[in-house]
Amino acid sequence: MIQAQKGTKDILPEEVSDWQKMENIAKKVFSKANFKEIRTPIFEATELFARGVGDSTDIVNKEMYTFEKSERSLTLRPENTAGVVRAYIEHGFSRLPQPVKLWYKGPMFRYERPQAGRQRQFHQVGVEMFGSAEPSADAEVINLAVKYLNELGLNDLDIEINSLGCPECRKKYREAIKEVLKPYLKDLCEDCNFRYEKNPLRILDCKVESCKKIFEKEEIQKVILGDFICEDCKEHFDKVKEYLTALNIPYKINKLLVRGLDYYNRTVFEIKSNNLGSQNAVCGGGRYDSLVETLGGVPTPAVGWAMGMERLNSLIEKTADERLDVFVISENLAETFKIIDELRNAGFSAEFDYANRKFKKQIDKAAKTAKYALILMADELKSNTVTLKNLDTSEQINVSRTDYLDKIN
RNA sequence: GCGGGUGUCGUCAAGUGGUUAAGACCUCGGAUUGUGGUUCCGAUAUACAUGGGUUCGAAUCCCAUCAUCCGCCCCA
Repeated sequence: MIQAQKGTKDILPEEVSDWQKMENIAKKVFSKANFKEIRTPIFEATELFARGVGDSTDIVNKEMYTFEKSERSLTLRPENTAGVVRAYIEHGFSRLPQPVKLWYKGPMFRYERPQAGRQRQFHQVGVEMFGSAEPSADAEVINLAVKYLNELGLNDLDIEINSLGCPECRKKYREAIKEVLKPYLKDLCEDCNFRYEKNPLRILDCKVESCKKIFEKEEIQKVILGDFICEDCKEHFDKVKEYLTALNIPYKINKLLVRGLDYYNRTVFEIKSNNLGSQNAVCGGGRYDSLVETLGGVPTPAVGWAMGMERLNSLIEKTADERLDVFVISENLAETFKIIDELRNAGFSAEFDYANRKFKKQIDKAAKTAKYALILMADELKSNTVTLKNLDTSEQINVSRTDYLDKIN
């Protein structure tokens, strides 16, 4: 028996309405802010991700689905920012009035060990805003994320923000961390030692108790809490915070929030839920002012975020299955087809018993699946009427074939 | 890549060395043939993940493999 591949899932009929809800609300919320949907290909040149996402990241190093076809190296997209940036450049969006505001949804692929809230094929919905370096763009984008979540009925969320500063600030910060941690390296865990070389900013949110203890030391705390970002970056960050406050968006500053993709600078943020298990981030994003240039476009500041739709899905309230409007009960399939057609053309959902079983079976089925039973047996046919039964109230009326449609609601 | 849990019918689930391997839901049929979702009766199935072992005997013990779940790493 061939099964769905590890880390992939079928979205079953009874789940589809939840996914449509996520998609419809996305469209509604984002278009109100004049964000336009963009759909980019599922696979791209491998190099796009190597350069865009960054080849020091795990995503690029060990999680990409890469394959060769006619001497090209292709990769199933592990995220969509790089693809959207590529499209922005390729179609000369820099000549459009800025900012250019885009949103997307769709499947992404990462080769990882599946666990709660993590699959190999998963779906993201995200927004990207190009061409504005203003802190108002950061705030707008965060605002949209919060709006979207609220519209989905999610209110109990932790919004964390941080500023990584510009490349210069970040370098200073990195050096300072390495400096202060150096004496403790031998006491830190293996992962921390690895991070020390690869991504020192990341080291501080280690979950190993013995490491955490070390980080509590005064001189380390001083570095963590110290302000390494330059005046410009600080001003930018202050503005973002000011706007969020004006928007009534409760946020927490998390100095340890770093994010794993190489392209971020200045504002980064995450939205978390406590109901997700260990993969608790439902949204992550930030500013990426150098990515467009890195990928060969004219220098263009940008900011955006992505949400994991599977994680969203596990948080939202499940929608109940829609009941059928009308179930037609009859012993004459030719007549049934006529009336079914009328019903459907009038906008009602309608079904009947293809096997033309006995009356009792049919009404049984109707009661289980529909709001109305429309009875069209010999008597009705003879008098050119139909019997319409409201299955909730058990009320039953006999109406003429010509105006029964008005009696359904 | 590393660590841990779990694998019995479509679903849930009993069973811990000797059973025809319970039960429930779902599905289907019936309860004197035009009125239901409650009830009653009945039917259906190649269900013990796979392959090895231990044993007179294994769903039950051991090993391996696979799958799945949870955690680490990382991320949405």
